[in-house]
Parts: sequence; C-alpha cells; structure tokens
Amino acid sequence: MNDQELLKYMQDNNIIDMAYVQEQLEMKKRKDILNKHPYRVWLAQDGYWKTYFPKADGTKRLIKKKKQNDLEDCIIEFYQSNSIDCSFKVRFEDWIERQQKCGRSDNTIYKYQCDYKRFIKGDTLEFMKIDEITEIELSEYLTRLLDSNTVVYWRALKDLFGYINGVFKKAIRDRIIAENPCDYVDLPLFRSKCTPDREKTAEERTLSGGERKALLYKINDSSNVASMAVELSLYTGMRVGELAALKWEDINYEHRTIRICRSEKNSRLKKERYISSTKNDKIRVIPLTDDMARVLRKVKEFEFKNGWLGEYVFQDDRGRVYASRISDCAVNNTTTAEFHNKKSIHAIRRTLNSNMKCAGVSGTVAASLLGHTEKVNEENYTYDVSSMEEKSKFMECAGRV
DNA sequence: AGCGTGAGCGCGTATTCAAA
DNA sequence: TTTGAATACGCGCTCACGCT
Repeated sequence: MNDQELLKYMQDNNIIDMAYVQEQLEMKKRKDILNKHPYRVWLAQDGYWKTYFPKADGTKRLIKKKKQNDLEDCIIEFYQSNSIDCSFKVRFEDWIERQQKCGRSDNTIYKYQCDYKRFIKGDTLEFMKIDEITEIELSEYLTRLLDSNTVVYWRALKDLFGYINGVFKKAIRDRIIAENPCDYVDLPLFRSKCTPDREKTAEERTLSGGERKALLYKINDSSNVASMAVELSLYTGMRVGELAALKWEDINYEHRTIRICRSEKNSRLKKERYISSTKNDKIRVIPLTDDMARVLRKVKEFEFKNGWLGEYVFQDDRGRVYASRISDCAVNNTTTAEFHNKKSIHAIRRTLNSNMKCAGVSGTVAASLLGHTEKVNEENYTYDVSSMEEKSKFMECAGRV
C-alpha cells in the first residue's frame, strides 16, 4: 500500500481528520516554497522583515513587511502567481523559445519578434490571460488591428494567425488551456478588411531588352567587383546570396561548368554573416558559357592586379563582397531614366528565366538551371517578355494557319 | 557607398479535396 | 484506395529604405 492508498484508507475509515491533513500539506508546500526562495529573510535594524524578489531582468527588488508572517505570505504569493505566467505575451515568448529549441533559424525567430512588435505589441491582448481569451476576444483583436492604421496584407495576417495558433496549441500541450480559440475564428471573414495587395506588373518585375542593355553598359563603365557580380548575374540568373558565396573552386574550366552549392546567410539575431548551403539546400550545376567565362576572367585579372585575389570569386580590399553590396549595385545602376523602375538581382533572375521560356526552353530545364521546382518557376518567374515585334510575328503566323 | 532593419514574398512541404 | 491538383502553411531569403 502506497502513501496515497494509505491516506485514502485512513480517510475512508475516519481514522484521520482530513482538514488537518490538508493543513499539513499546505504547511509543507509553504515550507518548500520558502526553502526554494533564493534570498535570505532577515529582521533588519529598522524592525522590518526583509527579503529580495528576483526580477525578470536579473536584478533584485527589496521587499519589507512589519511581520515575518506577512513577508512569508508575500513570498508564497509571489511564487504562486509567477510559477506560470499565463499572459498572452509570456505564452508567446514561451512559444518562440520552444520554436528556437526545435531548430527554427535565427531569422525566423527574428521575424516572430518583428511581427509581434508590429501587430500585437501595445494591444490589450498582450496582457490578457491566455485562458480568458476566447474566439470573441481574438476576433475583436483582429478587428482592432485591421481598423488601425497598420498596414496588414492578407498574407501577413495569415502568417500572424499561424503564430497565434501555435501559441495556443503549445498552451494546450502545456495543460494551461483545454481548447484552442483559433479553431473557432473564421479568418477569411477578415480578408476584406486587409490592406489591398498591390499588383506588380511584368515591366516592374523584369528587365526589358533595353534596360538590360543599359545596365550592361553602366556596369561595364564602372570598374568594381560588385558590378562584375551583377554582370555575372545577367548570364547565370544566380541568387544574390549565391553570387556573394561563389568560390573559384566552384568554377570548372575543364568541364565548362559552375557548381552552385553555397549561399551567404545573414543571422539577424547574432548580427553576423556566414556562408552555408543554398536556399533549398540543393546543389546545381550550370554550364559555363562564353559570356560567363569572359566576366570571370575579367574579375580574376582585376583582382590579381589589385592584389585582392582569394578563395571567393568576388573579393576586394575589404575581403569578400557581401550580398548586400551586390544587391545595392544592381539597384544603384538602374535609377536613371532608361529604367522603368529600380531593378534588383531577383528581377534579373526573373528576366533570365522569362527570356529562356520565351525562347522555347522547357519549364523543366529552366527550373533546373535556376535551381527551383517547376511549379515555382512557372508561378514566380515566368513573365511575358516578348517585344511587340515578336508578338506581331507570332500573331501573323497563327493568323495564317 | 555601405550597413542595419522592417517588411515583402519566394519557395518547399503538408494538407485538403475531388475525381477516378 | 489511389492519384493528382489546389490550397494552406510558414520558414527564411531578398528587397526597400533610412541612416551615417
């Protein structure tokens, strides 16, 4: 017979007084809490009983009471109310911590924090107890958010709701609540209240033939390593992070190939750049065309002349050229009147793919050269880049058949 | 020009749903 | 039950922009 069974037996047979047992248990619990309290309890010169309470920021706060018992009550109260903080804010932080332990990257954690700051911070939801938040409170919160001046795209709202859902799911796992109020919120109902999406046109997202030519002219004019990286992007359609991480050993002159297997990452939490795998962890090999070889030769000669040659393809007096510099270089060279709008490295990537598709290259081949799935290639990278002359030719042909 | 930071959205994977 | 398309999901990369 174990302790509990013994207790029940004694209780059932009126051998012991349950009220007394309860009291003893309370006393024991109280003693345990007081024992765990890390600070000394003392009677000070001024006649007050004193101790410290730990604060969230690591410092301590002095507490004093006339009577020792009152101070002890205070300590008990402090730990009982602080044992599980059920405010939405703390539950959210707890969820973030769990996500981090699960292996979410620094930048994802950073995004959680950003989105919290943008959409939740300052709202009454923050300090509501999680077990008091029902679908009604959640809906009211969403209404407040969407009625405020904050820009909230439907996409961002869905992301945010995903996090909130995660917070409640974890609270259920932690046995703090039994039901998930998110299950009863009709999110699509809020779509109409979101900031309307702004459609971007093909002209904005890609470079026309004229723009491409103008860019090439400009970057050939300025002799710096970053602009050479931009030129290479025009031929390879590489991601900016991949350009910044490219090493000379990745270029195979014998087989005329470039092996793209690295990418620059930038940890927002640690505030550091590092080289790691490509975006989707896949290695791809693309052909080394004459244009690419020419740029690479130019880079090598230029760096050699200046004594900058190193393991990375794009290096100068400060070492490896960061992705942000390459990215800026593309933007800064597309600000003049010849350009419909500023163009990014990714716009160049889209252009290369669209050009390939327009020239009749199959989606499978284009996707493999750009390093993503066919679906993504079709949805995000295929624009109508044909000129009016070409269109006219197509229509003429079709009209005659 | 170069860097830091807020935010948009690319992109792979999981889930749902309908048709066979 | 299988298959394949559509949709949901959410991580994390790149863009936009402001500051120095």
